[in-house]
Amino acid sequence: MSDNDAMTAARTSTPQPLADPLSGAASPGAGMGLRERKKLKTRIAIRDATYRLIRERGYEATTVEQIAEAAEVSPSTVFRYFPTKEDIVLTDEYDPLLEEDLRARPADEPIVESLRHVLRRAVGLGFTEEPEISRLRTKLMVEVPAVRSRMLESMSVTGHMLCRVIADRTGRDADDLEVRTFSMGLIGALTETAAYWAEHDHQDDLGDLVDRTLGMLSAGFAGPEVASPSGGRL
Amino acid sequence: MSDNDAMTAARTSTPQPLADPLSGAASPGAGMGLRERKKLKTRIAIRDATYRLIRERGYEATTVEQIAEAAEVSPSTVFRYFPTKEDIVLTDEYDPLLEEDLRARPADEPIVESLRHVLRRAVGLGFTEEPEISRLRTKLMVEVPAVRSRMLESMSVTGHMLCRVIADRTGRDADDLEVRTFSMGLIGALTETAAYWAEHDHQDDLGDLVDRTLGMLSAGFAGPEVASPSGGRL
DNA sequence: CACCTTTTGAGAGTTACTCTCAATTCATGC
DNA sequence: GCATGAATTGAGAGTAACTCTCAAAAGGTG
Repeated sequence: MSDNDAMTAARTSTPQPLADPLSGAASPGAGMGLRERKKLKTRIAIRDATYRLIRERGYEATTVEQIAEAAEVSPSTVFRYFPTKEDIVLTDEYDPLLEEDLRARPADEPIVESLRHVLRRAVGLGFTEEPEISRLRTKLMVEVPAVRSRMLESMSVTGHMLCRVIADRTGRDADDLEVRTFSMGLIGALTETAAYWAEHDHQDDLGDLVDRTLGMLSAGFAGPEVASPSGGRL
Repeated sequence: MSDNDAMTAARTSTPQPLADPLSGAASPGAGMGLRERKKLKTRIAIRDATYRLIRERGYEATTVEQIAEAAEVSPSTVFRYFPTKEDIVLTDEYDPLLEEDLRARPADEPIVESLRHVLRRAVGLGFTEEPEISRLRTKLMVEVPAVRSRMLESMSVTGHMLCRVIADRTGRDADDLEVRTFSMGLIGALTETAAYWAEHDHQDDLGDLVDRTLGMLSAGFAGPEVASPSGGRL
């Protein structure tokens, strides 16, 4: 979860070959047939049009019809590519990358530590490639109820990914209560980190915030007290 | 969060005096004027009608119009009482009770420990008072995307409550990054516990599951390993 | 270039939700 | 009791996000 990453791609009708998760990137899907390339272009066109319109007139004021018109497709097509309006904003294809990075870390490293490294990179990546998008997304996630709601779906998808990784590492079942709650606890904390970042107008460095969050978690939920003014433990 | 408790009551137009959070309970709002009493009765009628219809024909197949008819009010009135259809299902008034219980615990007790005690009681309470409701709710939360989505709103409200309690205990600010992520981490894990419970057909004892979750959390996120087949740490 | 499959657009329909306004219902002072 | 004012309700019209169906268009293949 670079920030609100993760996605509901799972619910998207066509689970795109994802190839290149970043819209603005160079060659949109080189190699595959014309059909595939066109689909990718349409997808990107819809996403870009959406972000542009939302920036111009706000989320609620932007209708799917307008998005369709701006992207030069029919409204039906928009819904074929994204099951809901919120998904146009929230969907991305970072999860597989994240999973890959995570699995590349040494298996005996504590998962929180692995996450720290992986997210550090993801955050940096998101910034160089799509500097505006992360900000707009987190902002919408904080300000627009409908988007925030849909976030849980994203969290859930990323959470399941985490469960699988942890399960493979530890030999436990991915459906273990402990594995699941641990994962969702992490995702919840990280999502809140993104929300905090947005609420404070993106003034802090997201990487630092993530570090602090993970540091707090490994210092321990109710374990040794975290430095606090009153010395009280959490 | 007895299970998916917590609520979006905050977004409800009229923040009811909540008096008696349980619909089936004895005297619906004794003491207050006729107006207030009628409002409470309407609220309960809508909620009960909704649960009945959903049980009979499922969530999606139940329209707000049908709910209105069954509750003998107009559709407009339904929306006046509950901002969204999902809220009819998710809204409850447990949060204030939870907060009260939480504040009644000794301030030097680790918060996870306090939660264990408080939730133990809440779970028991939810069972004796509304045995069916908790099950239906968690089931819907797992099965109906729209309801699950709305959950994040609930989680957020409960999370803020937790933040305030922790802030008061520790002298920190309720908006501290650490306080917030810690809280949402907890809520995320607990919500997942409820989901787990529902997905396994409510066969386990929810209180036990909550105990396991909290035990895992205080044993430590990446701290000493949790007993696991391979001995790997989380 | 013909054949088959996939993708698209057009259009009609459903439903959750919003807004406005007039009618009703409760609360209050006399 | 009853008149006056405030809160609550219902009716109705309107919007916008979806869903479904079907025919047209475009891509892939022999």
